[in-house]
Amino acid sequence: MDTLIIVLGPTGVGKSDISIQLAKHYHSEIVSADSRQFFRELTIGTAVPSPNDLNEINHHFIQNKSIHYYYNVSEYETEALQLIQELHRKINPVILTGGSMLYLDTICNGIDDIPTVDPEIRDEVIRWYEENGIDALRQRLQEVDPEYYGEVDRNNPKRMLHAVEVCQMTGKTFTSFRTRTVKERPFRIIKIGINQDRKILYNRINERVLRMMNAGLLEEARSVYPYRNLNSLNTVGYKELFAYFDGACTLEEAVDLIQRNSRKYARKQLTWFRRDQQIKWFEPDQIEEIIKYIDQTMKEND
RNA sequence: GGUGCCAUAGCUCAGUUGGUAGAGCAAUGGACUGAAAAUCCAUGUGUCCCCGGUUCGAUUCCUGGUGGCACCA
Repeated sequence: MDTLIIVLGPTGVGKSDISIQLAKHYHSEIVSADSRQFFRELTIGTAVPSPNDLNEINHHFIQNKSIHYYYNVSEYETEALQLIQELHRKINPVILTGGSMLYLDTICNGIDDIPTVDPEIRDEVIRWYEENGIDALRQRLQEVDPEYYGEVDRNNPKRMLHAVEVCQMTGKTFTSFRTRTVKERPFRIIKIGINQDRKILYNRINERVLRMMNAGLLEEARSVYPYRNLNSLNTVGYKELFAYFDGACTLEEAVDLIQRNSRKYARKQLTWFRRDQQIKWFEPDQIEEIIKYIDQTMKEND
């Protein structure tokens, strides 16, 4: 049976290294599930694999989109799934690596088929919200989809906004698109979680940010500064430097904030992963144990 | 050496007209279906610097000490 090995974990823990070692060991290729490494304009701040690594092992979904392209999870699901199945024709196992929780989840469980919202409708709804505020948004959602209104986090404008957009566009309730079914995948999934002591992880993250600065993150951020309002640039490592360019803080404060927000992101990732009982956790230096576990699992289920 | 100011949560500080205290940040936990590195929610006991005094009661007032800062010598 075909197998997909997923290497996941918090940012900065060393997922890339491990996936490269696994790729070498299994003569495999790596598919990225990192929602920021898709963008070709972003290199330093997203910690894409080094040219050397990219040369040694075939990587997919690394810097294959432009920041100007409005990419989304659903599109990723379609593209990545297709690619994984293509790769499975010649390679087994295939390796998927990344820390973007929703993107990983989409590969494993799928996402409902909800129509993509037209940009005009999105803009219109957002503008309406900015003028009328969150109470009006709540009220509108309650009228248009009372069922979802009952479930949604009513302090979270983004969630409510999206539901309203979909209702507005389709004339149907947002709820009607939510099937709550898990999609079947034609391959077995083995989830390898990488984690380490929180303090060590935080140190690694802090140091990595400093290394990024030395590698020229400031210049990279400046080069995309004109497009700062794109979704793709609402990203740790860039938004903080944009604030510095605006004169809202010192460079030192911005770097400090990048470190802090990266740590927060790591914590959030761990919160998401914690509830997934299928993940088998390892320390970053346990490559032999990981391979043993994978071999065992693959044998057991064949 | 003298004078003044300060000492409260990991950090920056507020406050208690005397009844043992609370914000921001940090930290931690959680939610998560086309913006997801996004967005949103929850969690605050700490010798209120130390010794003594006044008081029914002191983190708060008073004496002394220690440490820090500023100014004067």
